[in-house]
Amino acid sequence: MPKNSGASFYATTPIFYVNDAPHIGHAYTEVATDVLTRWHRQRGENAFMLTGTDEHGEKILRTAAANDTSPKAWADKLVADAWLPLLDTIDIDNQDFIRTTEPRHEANVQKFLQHLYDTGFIYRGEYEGNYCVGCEEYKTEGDILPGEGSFEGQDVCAIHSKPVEKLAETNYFFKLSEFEQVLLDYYEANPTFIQPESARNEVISFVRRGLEDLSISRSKEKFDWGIDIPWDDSHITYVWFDALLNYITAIGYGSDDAELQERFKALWPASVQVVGKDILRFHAVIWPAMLLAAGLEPAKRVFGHGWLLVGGEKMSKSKLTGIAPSQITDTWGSDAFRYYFMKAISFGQDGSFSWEDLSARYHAELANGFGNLASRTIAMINKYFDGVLPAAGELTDVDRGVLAVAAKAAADADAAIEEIAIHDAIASIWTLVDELNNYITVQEPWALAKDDANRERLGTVMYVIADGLRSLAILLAPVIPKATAKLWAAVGQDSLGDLSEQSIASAGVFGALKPGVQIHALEILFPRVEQE
RNA sequence: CGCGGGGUGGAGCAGUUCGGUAGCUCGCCGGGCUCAUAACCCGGAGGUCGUAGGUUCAAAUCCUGCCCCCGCAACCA
Repeated sequence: MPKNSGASFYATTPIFYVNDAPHIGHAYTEVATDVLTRWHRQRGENAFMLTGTDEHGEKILRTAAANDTSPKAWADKLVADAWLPLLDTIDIDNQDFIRTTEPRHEANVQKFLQHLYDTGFIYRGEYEGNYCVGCEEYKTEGDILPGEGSFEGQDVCAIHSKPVEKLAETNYFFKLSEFEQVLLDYYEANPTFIQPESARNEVISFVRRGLEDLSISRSKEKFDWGIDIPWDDSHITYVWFDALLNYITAIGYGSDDAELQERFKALWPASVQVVGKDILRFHAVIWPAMLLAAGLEPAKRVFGHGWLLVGGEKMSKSKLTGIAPSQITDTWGSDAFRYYFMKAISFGQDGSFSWEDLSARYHAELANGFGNLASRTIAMINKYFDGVLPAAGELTDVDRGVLAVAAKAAADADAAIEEIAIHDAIASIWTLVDELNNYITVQEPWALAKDDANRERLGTVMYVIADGLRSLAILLAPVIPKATAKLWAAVGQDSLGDLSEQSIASAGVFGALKPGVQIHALEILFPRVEQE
């Protein structure tokens, strides 16, 4: 990485529920988090990205049984067959992958629980709920309908249409209700804790309506696939409580190992926790309350991004609108996937996905805009200078205009990333793509090449463009790592060494490329895709 | 009166915090150029900014009512 700035950056994604089938919604969260992390690393920070899998719970126990295997073996298979391959499919550079069935997680979840129990934040109580015998689970209000016919006047399960029973069981509860005002004060004191603004407003109004204590255990009589409650082996931990703790167990919370303790100190509180807006409440209400109860700081930011809409509706398995990421990457590649979702959707808002839009942006922006710029530039250096980068002579005002655009693009993009506005960052970078294409048209290198008297001017023009490509490679590396690596090998490697060593700050400063180095051939970065 | 998001040229979006020429990408039409991935550059057509009213010299932007679309409604991850 570029010279270490000493700062740490820690970003997390939600952990995947292993039973799900990977779709572009999961991939979207991963890519966004990866782009942020890569950007911070390129800035010279010690950047760490965590993702992983959530493997406990009744559903997993059931599907494992249905597949004639143990829950752990079932989870192993899903992680190996579905989730680790997903990260590869979309080119995620995560530093760790935690599974909630790992000893480092389970042992330290128990430490956390014991601590809260000892300090009085967890107590034994009675949970009463509407239990459906058919579903073998408690139903929430939304799953209950007013009965009809012979069940008139009773509540019935929406799935089985049979009356639910009022059942009570002994559970352990977390005193979430005590944190109502604490959280509101925290949101007030830390206005950027929940982002975007709309998400923050929603959470605040939700907490204002009041918080109830949270049941955090389940009796083993119902099912026993989970982490044992340390002081009562007849109960296991409720999956959400278990799952949320992955963000700290993965980086060393509770560990006796000195190195891991150091890591925890360096990385927590997390810089940003990226989540879908559906699970924002868990991350912006319950999770910070848990941490505050344990005497730990909440993350610096929780960012709730929007949904991907397909055909104007929320993507869903039941409506068959779920799309596997590989359906896109098989044809378009991982860079196109990453670029498309990061650029086309304002991060935080819902966004529409369509194949037409993907194709249009791929061709117009990646192939025609950026890929072709690289292609024509290198072709001209080959043609006019036998592939050797010429030196720049005296700069004109127009040349300086290009440098100004590059400097502004780098600065604006960096500022946008700070605000977690990934789409804005890319748009800022693209002003340089457009500027360079425009510059070529105006300068007409092919016309200069016709007269040897213009030799120096031609060299200057080509150098300005090539150095612009250097800037673009650095700035776009976090978004389209594969294409920028190829471009770097062609124009930057011989002058400056590895792309990963180039800082974001250097991208905005003109003149780093060394005149006289060989520029190498470049394969087409984004080949056109024929319409099927 | 449950909560929230949204309704801006054909499509997808930005702009609404701190009112003052309605912007971007794609598509369409016309022109230029030829280094390049039939790519690049310039110009143009196209919008009563959901609707009704209010405040104001001035509203997409502030206030009120209404209509429509979408998501959520916590111990189902």
